[in-house]
Amino acid sequence: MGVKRVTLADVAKLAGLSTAAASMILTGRPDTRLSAEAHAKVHAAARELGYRPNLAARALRTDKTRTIAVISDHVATTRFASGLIRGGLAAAEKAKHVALLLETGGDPAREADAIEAVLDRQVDGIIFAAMRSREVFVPDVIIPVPVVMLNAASSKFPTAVIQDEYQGGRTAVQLLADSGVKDGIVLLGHNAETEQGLFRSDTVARRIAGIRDEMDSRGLGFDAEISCWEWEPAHGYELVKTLLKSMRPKGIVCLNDRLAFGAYQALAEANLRVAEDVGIVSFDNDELAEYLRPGLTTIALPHEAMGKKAVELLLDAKATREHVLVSMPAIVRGSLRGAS
Amino acid sequence: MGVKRVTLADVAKLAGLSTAAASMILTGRPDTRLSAEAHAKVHAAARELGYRPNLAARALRTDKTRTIAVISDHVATTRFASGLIRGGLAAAEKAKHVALLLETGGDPAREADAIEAVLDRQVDGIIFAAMRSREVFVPDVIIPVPVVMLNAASSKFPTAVIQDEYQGGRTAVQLLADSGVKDGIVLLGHNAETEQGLFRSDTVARRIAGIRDEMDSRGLGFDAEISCWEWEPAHGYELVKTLLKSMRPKGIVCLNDRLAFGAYQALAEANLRVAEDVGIVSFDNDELAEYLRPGLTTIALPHEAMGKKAVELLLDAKATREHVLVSMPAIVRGSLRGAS
DNA sequence: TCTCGATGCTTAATGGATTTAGCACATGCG
DNA sequence: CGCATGTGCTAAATCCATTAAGCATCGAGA
Repeated sequence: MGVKRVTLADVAKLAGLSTAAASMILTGRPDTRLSAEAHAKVHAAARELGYRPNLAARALRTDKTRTIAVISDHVATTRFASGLIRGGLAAAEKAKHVALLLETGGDPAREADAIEAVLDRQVDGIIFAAMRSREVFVPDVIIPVPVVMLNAASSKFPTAVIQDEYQGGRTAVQLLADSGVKDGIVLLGHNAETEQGLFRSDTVARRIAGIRDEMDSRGLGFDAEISCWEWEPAHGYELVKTLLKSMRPKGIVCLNDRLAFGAYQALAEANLRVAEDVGIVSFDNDELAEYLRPGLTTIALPHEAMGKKAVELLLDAKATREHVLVSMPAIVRGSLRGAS
Repeated sequence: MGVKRVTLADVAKLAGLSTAAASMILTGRPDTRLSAEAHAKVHAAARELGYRPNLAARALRTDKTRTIAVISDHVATTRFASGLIRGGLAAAEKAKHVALLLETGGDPAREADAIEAVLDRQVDGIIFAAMRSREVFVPDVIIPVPVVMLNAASSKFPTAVIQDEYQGGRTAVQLLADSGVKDGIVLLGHNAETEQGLFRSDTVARRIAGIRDEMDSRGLGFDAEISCWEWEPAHGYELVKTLLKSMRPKGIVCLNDRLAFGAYQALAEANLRVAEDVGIVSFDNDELAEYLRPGLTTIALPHEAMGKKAVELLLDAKATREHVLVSMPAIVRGSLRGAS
């Protein structure tokens, strides 16, 4: 507590120069006419005193804080969320920035408060991250700093980072088909409303579009399409259990890993083996996917890559002002025949 | 971009008073002799102009930023981590603070950098959160602000928030015994070194101490104790599979939910029913626990409560300077007989 | 009438850095 | 020699709010 900070004035005094000179040297200004000797003296003095600039003072003059804000609707719910954050933090650290993290729960009032709170702290940019992509931020506040949308879109802020669901959808079908499944294919989790973008995010609509286009281009079709609103293991379990009464599928495209988990349980009860009897491919690369036996082949959400990209766009003034699609990698495990 | 901020001077001018008066009124100083009329005029002016104080300027004078830092070794790995963060963010928000989140990967160099980065930004306090409790921070830097350790302990910083593993251990055994299991009890995941605090965190040692004390006090004993280093589903599966060759357990205390998940799989293969044939109780309340069928009864890590507590301690100047134990709630599901 | 104390407010210093304008000196050129 | 130009550096303003110190004014008491 008691130790007073070393100021620029202290450094300047030790170096025998003015604070102006010290400032210019330490901030590394290019066009300066200060001598090499002055540079050396200032740097030596700064090192000797362990000088650290007071960023509040600097911010007051420059309006730059080397701090960004990540305003997210949900932080804790999914691994996806923490992946985004982790990727973002890493990219920020690389750029010598630091990030404020705020959670709003999707509540517009808290969103507005969050925006004010971070603007008060003069952040250099804001990332709005949404876990449910459909939710749109409608902040009336004028935001005088760059904004990047992460896993969300907004007409007001054109720069956005989203995963390439369309390509992911195509890849999923590709993997299933390449594993030898040509018929008896079931789509699990599709929802009519979904494709119209009414309820869930339209990211899911794009995922399904990719799935359908790849099916079509291979001359394949679904023998059944099972809709459901919620995508939890229990739903996957019930729906597949019901399905098995009327048909014997050879392949299942699950719209997320939790549904797939439920499907595994239902198949096991019916003494059907995953991979050998029924190939399964899914989406998200949830933590679950690795634990299942056999391991679940899934199209991963590239969370860290997205977080990283968002920060890079935010900090790069001349970056594109458009949507950036991050590709979704396939994580191949044992739930398809012929895979390891 | 172009809009210049409203300053206190603008407010003062509109109110027809000095900035000093405006400042005193807006910060709500108690001992002021300013008239009620002045108060009204300043508040009206501030509202009319949409005045927001420049926190950088304020910080320069007061050394208070209403910003805290959470420096964590791992952010993305576990739900536990995000729970801590979420709880912390919520508490910070309530206290009108905002939090910087930094991740160090447990690397001392990055830790040191992180500390400098947040001290430069004049944070009001720092929380060091560790996901692997054993890891100790050894920052040589003098930290002139309050520090709270979260899920970790340090001789240098006495204030710490940790979960009450001992009580949790006792509760687990209590639930198992109350469900009617009196013998054939197996401990899964215990590790000799663990209890000496050599490898894993000593939080686990406390957990085991609680388990043993509760067993003893009920006159119970373990028929088998299965050690293993890693606590992933695959290990639980293999170990229980092996165990079943030599005995038929009636109850299993798993040291975490992933082991329990593996145990479920091995029991299912042996046509043993969880709850009816074998009662299972576990720790962590992992996401998995809810998905399993029957649901896994587990002693939860009170992550959000811990994060919340840590922030409260940090911001309360006259708070205790000791360890605070947060109790671990039991989440009762179907894996024990007689439970729902 | 004069002094004293309260009342209501202002002036000016302050925090620590950045940055514009410009000073003092040296050198080059005619 | 005188003037323009260049070189190396400094003085002082500035960012914006907080806050100690102090200035008028007024009423009351001596």
